[in-house]
Order: sequence, then C-alpha cells, then structure tokens
Amino acid sequence: MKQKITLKDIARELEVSISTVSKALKNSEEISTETKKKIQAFAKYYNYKPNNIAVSLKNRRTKNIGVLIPNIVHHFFTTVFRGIEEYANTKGYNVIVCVSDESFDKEVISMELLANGSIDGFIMALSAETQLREDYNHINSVLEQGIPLVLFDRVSEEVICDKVVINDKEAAYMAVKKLIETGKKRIALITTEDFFSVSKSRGDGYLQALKDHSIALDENLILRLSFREIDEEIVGNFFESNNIDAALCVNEIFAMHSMRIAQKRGLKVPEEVSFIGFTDGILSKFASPTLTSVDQHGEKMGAVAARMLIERVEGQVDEEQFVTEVLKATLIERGSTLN
Amino acid sequence: MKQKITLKDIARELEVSISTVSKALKNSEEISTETKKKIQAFAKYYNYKPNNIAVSLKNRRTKNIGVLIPNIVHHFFTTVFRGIEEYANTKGYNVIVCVSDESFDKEVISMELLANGSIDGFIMALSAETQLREDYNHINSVLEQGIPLVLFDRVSEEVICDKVVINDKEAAYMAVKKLIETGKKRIALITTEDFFSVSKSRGDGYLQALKDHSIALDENLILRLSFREIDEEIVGNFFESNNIDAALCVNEIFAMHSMRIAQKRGLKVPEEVSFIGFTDGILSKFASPTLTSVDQHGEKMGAVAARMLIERVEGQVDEEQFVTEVLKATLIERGSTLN
DNA sequence: CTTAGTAACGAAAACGGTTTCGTGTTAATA
DNA sequence: TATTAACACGAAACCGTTTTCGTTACTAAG
Repeated sequence: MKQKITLKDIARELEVSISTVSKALKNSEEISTETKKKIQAFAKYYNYKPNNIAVSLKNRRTKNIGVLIPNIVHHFFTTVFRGIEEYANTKGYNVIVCVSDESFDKEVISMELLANGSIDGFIMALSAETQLREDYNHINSVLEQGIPLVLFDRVSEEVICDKVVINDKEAAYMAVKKLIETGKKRIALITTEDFFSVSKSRGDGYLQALKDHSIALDENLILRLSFREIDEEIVGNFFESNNIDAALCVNEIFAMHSMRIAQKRGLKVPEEVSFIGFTDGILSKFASPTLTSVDQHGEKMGAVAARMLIERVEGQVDEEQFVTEVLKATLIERGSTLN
Repeated sequence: MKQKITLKDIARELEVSISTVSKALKNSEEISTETKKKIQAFAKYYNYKPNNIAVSLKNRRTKNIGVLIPNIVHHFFTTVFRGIEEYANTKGYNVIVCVSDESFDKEVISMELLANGSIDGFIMALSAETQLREDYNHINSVLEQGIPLVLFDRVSEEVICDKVVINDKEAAYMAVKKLIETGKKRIALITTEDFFSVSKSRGDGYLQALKDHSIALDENLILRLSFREIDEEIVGNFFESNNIDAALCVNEIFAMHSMRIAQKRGLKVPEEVSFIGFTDGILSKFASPTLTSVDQHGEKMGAVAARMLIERVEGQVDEEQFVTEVLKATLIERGSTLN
C-alpha cells in the first residue's frame, strides 16, 4: 500500500524545512531556483498532492458546495443539479448533495451538518414541508453565520439572499394564452397546494390570462393534488364532469399523469383536451402524444445559481446587496396542443 | 454575523483548558460532574458544534463518500445515487457526487481530486471511455493508497475490489425467453458496443436464450448504437428490413427510442413488435404502451454498494477478501409485450 | 572596518479539534 | 506521619498545511 506523501516526508528526505518545501511547491521567489527544482522534481516523482482537508482547515475554505434538493423524482431538480455540478467543477469546486425528501427535519439536519465547516456555501430549493410551515430559522441561522446561500426555484421572501427563478407567472400566462388562441375555453389548472411559491406564481399567471381574455374563472376547473400521490379516480372524474378542453399542469409528473388518465377515459389529446406542463423534462419528449411544455431551463438555472454562489464565496460581489435572477421560460410546442 | 463558537472560545469563557472542554463534551469520566454540566450547558446555549474539517484532519476520516457516475440522463444512475445517499445518510455519511460524462479524463481528474483526503471511499460505475480504453490505472492507484472502492453496474475484472451488479445475463435470458414464449421468433438485440460490461453480459444472455430454444442466431438482428446519439434512419430501417417481431434493448433510452421509431414506421406494439428494455425507470411507466422492462433495482443496488463501502471503511470486513454481490433482476411485464 | 541590505532558508504559530501523559490536590492507608 | 492512590484537570503533541517573522551568511556601500 502506497501511502500518500506529505510535506513533512519531503522535508525529511531532502533535509530542508517544511516551510521551504511548501514555498518551493508554490514557486515562491523566496526559494533559490535550484532548491525549487530539486523539491519540485522530488514531489512530482512521488506524486505529491496536498491534503485537501489540511488546506481547508488552514484556509477556512473547502471548495465544496452544499446542494439541497427536495427530491430526485422530478427531472427538473436533476437537471439543475447537473448545471450546478458542471459549473462548479470548472471553478474547481465539488458538490455535496443532500436530498431532503420534501421533509423539513431532513432539511434542517443536513444543513446543520454541512454548515459546520464542510462547505463554503449552499444552493437549495425549499422542501415542501418547509414552505408549508414557513419556518426558515435553520436557513436564516446559516446566513447569520456568514455562509452564502442561493435559493432556486422554490424560494421565499422571508429569506434574504441571492435567488434564481424563472418568470413563472409570465410563463403560465403565455401557456394559457396559447391554449386560448387554439380555441380552448374551459381550461383547467392542475396544481399543488398554494404553499409552493412556484405554484402560487403559476396560478397567478393562469388567472391573469383568463382575465385578460375575458374568460370567467371557474373554481371547479382548479384541481389541487397532493405532491405525494395522485388519485386516479379524482383526476378522471375531474376531467369527465367539468367539460374540460385543456389543462395547464404545474409540473411534468402531474401533466403526464393527467394526460394518461384523460386518455384512459377516452378523451382525445389534443383535440378534445390539450395539455401543457411545466418542466420540459425527459418525460415530455417521450410522451404520447409528446407533451407541450414550459422549459424551465434547469441546467441554466443550476449554472447561474452556482455562478452566483461562487462569486459571493470568493467575495467578488457586494456583501450587502442580494440579487434575484429571473430566467425566461420557453414554451416548447409539441403534440399535446393544437396549432 | 454570529460566528461559530470553538472549543477555545468556551475554554476562555469558562476559564478551563481546551482539553477539559473537549472531554466534557464527550462526557469523559475524567471530568467532574459539575464541570461537565457547566460546560455542556454553555456549549448548548451557544449552539456549539465541532468543526467537521478539524475533526476530519485529526481522525483522518471525513465521513464523506465520493460517488462517480457516468451520466445523469440514465434514470438508472439517478436511482442508484438515491439509494447510496439514503443509506449513507443513515450512517452519518455525506455524499460528494461527480459526473464523469462518460469521459475518461473527467473520471481521472475527479478521482484524483477527491482522493486527496476529501473522502473515505468511492462508489462508482465506469465511464464509457474508461471501459473502451481499458485503462484502470487511476482506479488501481486509488486502491493502492488504501482507499476503499465499490464498483457497481459497469465493472471490470481488472479492478480488484468489492462490486455490486445484477445478474445481467440471466435477466436478458429471462426476457428473451418471455418473448419467445409469446410466439416471437425474429428477436432483435439493440445494444451498445461490447466494451460495456453490462452489454456484453446481456448479449450473452440473449444468445444463450436463442440457442436453448433452437433459434438460429441472425447477426442482422443485432443493432449496435452509439451511446451518444441515436440515428433515427438507421433504427427505422433496421426494423423495416429485418422482419423483426420483438426487441430486447440494453437500456431504457434505447427501448423508448426504438419503440417510438418503430411506431412511427407504422408497426403495432406489442402485436407486430414487442419490446423489452433494461432499467425499469420512469420512462417505462409512462410510455405508450407502457414498457415491459427489467428492473435493475437501482436504489437497492445503491444501498448495497453504500453498505459494502461503509463496512470496509469502518474495518468491519476482511481486508484481503473482496466480494461481488449479485442482485436479482425482475421482469416487470407491461403493455409492450404480449401475454 | 563597520553598517546596511539582500538572498535563502527555518522556526513557530495558526487552523480546530483529539488524546496521551503528566501534575497537583486530596483522601485513604501503612 | 509518610506513602500511595484516586481524582480532576492542564500541557502539549498531533493531524498537514500556510504564512509570518525571524535568522543566518554574504555582498555592497559608506
């Protein structure tokens, strides 16, 4: 077993001090050229690499980013993660991921654990429970300790930090407008409970679009599903008994399920019922018919979040000023809507 | 900004030594009950938590696991990751993920970076390029340094370590047998290049099943696709010109694409062509028709890999002895096959 | 010949813990 | 009364770096 070599080992072998070795490997001007040559050659030969942990302790910087996502079943979070990971890597950062499983407690535990030196900053989307309870103490406590944080997608106004979101309201507006323009009149909204910040915004866009096109709001056309499981009966009956001709769904899973259930009840997509979902994930592309959806640009969002965090970690940004970047969503038209 | 409190701070405030504080917080017998009470109360009040980095440096143990996956588009790797993360968390470990993007270089860089103290062990699936080049120096070097490693799914015999795989050959055999039993005769194999260990095994199962059922092998029925992109023309022609009545696909993405393309060319699924894919992911459930597939039990695999790694990290296992756990795949029958 | 300046290096503190090994005090024993 | 053991605590080494601040030895200037 070849144990890793340390500065001390090199110093002993070459009969110089540890400080000399350290400086030589950093190409310090303080050290003579020949000594440097000798030390560098030796280090290279024995494949010396500094111990990350020791460097972290000394520098009080870990080059690790903590990422907290609520779940991994929504393809959206996976793509955001991908964006974070990719950008972070180019900047020499590694990513520690925790999945909160939409649980408040898990979120708290993970954050507290990582906040004790393991990471330089957090990127996260709030868990469902956290949004429901509106308890942000653990998050604000992290901020008070001076640990930078970037919230994405599921954000809260009660947390003062950098954020990345998409223009949810406008995107929903756009989607509903599209449905109206293709002749749809009884447009459903299939959403979660309102405590999700994104559902709230998307709902607002839906309402606004109806209003601007003089379509009266029918509360019966709004279906709120649990984020945990979908009851086929409820969804099926919803479509059958409300004469629905289109539906906007706040996420891809809802869209896929409702479209499938509607089809099962004999409804033709897109002629009888059109569908638009949020998150242009892998499911949308393979659905049948393919699903028209709002591309949330997850990978871009992840990259932006990572950039914002790293800039803050490295102090390249005004300490007191927090920004919210709003990415523009795009409607990807496919087979589940008419032209 | 509330800075984190350290042992030194507590020692200073309470006018005791750092060692006393450290021992008191560990409830050492050495310290008198009242001193302990005092120190513990103070620590609790100021929410003292030991610095992970300092502890890691001292203990030479980070409680971090490095996970290297080749990509994140295959749902399978996402579920394995989920299994790892979940199990690791219950054991107090965090997970650092790197995505190699099927690139040899990225794999090498990530491993070398993490191997310098950042993690206690690795869990990984080989990247495509690594399997193609058959260059495992970076991996063996990590093993030589005494860092434990568990390979999953994409493994190699040239790396001597713990492994977790499914019974790929038997699973493929089972799948083909099922196709034969439903009357299919011209069964295609849609696979990658043979350098993927899993494709090799699955191909073997395919061949064996044909042989055992006295069906002559027709090389024209084996289609090898690039893992990077799928050429619609090639796949379409493959189906049309070979009179194919069933296909076994070595992954979910291949299955979804080929089924879609076949349908586009007017073939009826499952009557005219049946499909079975590997990886029972989210796509299989939403496909239309729903896709019969081989469940690789990704989450289970991740959990097993994590268990094996942690046991080795914590020295609960024979140093010299490496084991390969073989999970049993399950065939999930759905709409893309006949009964 | 003294003084100042520079080049090249080492000693030591620091990061924040853990742990071994004293050491001083008190109480129990010979 | 002298010895010993237990108790409660502190000093210091250590993990592997980085970095500041000496400290030499030599050269150039006054």
